[in-house]
Amino acid sequence: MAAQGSDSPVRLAAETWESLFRAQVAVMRKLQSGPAFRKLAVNEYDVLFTLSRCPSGWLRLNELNDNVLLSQSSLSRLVDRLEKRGLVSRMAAPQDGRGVLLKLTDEGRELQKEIGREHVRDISALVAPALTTAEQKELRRLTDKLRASLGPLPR
Amino acid sequence: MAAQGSDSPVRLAAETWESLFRAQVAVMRKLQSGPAFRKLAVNEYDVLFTLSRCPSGWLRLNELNDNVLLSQSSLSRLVDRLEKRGLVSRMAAPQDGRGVLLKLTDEGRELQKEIGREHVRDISALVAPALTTAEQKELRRLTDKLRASLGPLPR
DNA sequence: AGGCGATAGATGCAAATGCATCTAAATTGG
DNA sequence: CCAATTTAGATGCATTTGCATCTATCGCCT
Repeated sequence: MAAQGSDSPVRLAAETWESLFRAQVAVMRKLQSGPAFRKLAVNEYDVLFTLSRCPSGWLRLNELNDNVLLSQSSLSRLVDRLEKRGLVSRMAAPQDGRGVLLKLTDEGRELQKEIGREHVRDISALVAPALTTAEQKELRRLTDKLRASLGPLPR
Repeated sequence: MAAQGSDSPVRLAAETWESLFRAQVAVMRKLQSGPAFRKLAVNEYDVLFTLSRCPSGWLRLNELNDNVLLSQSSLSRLVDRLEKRGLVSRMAAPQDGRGVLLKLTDEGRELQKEIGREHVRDISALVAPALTTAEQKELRRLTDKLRASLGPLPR
């Protein structure tokens, strides 16, 4: 059996992932500590954001779960909290008696926009000085491609 | 004030970050669900991994904290758990009476290697089919560059 | 030297998370 | 058409996490 040299495909993939992961940790650390997330945790904001991007306005809980790094039960309770704060509302899914649809309330939409504006500024302040426009586009292309190739996520 | 068009630098940076973040979530979801992390949570493994990469074998707790997306107190307790399981050992820092140095125990090193082997295979199975070798190198370059430009992380 | 703000890490406590499990509804197979 | 399996989401409970705070030590400045 051949030893894994320092240029093996396996090692390259591992180093690529590690670099991606560390960059994500570092950027997230900066973002979390900013003033944008005083009112809402990042995961909570992320749910509002995803709902705001949803064309129909309504989103199934299980679809939401693909975007967020949370277990099903944790997402369920996170949504409980958002609902109690009046930021989202639940509705039984029309075609599937098991399902639950979510949408932003007006207040939730307001808060998402408010935090979102600041969040986007924070991101830009971190990313724009780091990478040229062309590099950002290439990074986006590569991470899109990576994600697209993964197929359905495990539940 | 000009409206933010769909090609504004601010928007590009935000979309780049979102793509990076979603890719990280998706890959992490797959990795977490695999059998490699039955014995140890990802954050716990990450601590063992970082220690295994440390040239001197000893690492300060606060340096470790830069690698992991955890608060200082959570890391302190995570290390408690690892220590109770016999995977790492603490030592007072020689030059700094406030500091704590960490190293892997033999058992910790074994477990890191065992999980690490499987983890690297899992990563490779996800990343290698998604991106060419050149693309992986470019992605690694870009995420390295991004991270390098961020400067010291907030505590 | 002596005081003083800053830093490293630990700890009490409330909140968030995940696992296992539960209920209900949909789907499948005979 | 009904039983068995699967799927969506909620919930009990133990674990993990973060915030605030505490102690101890360090570095600095006079």
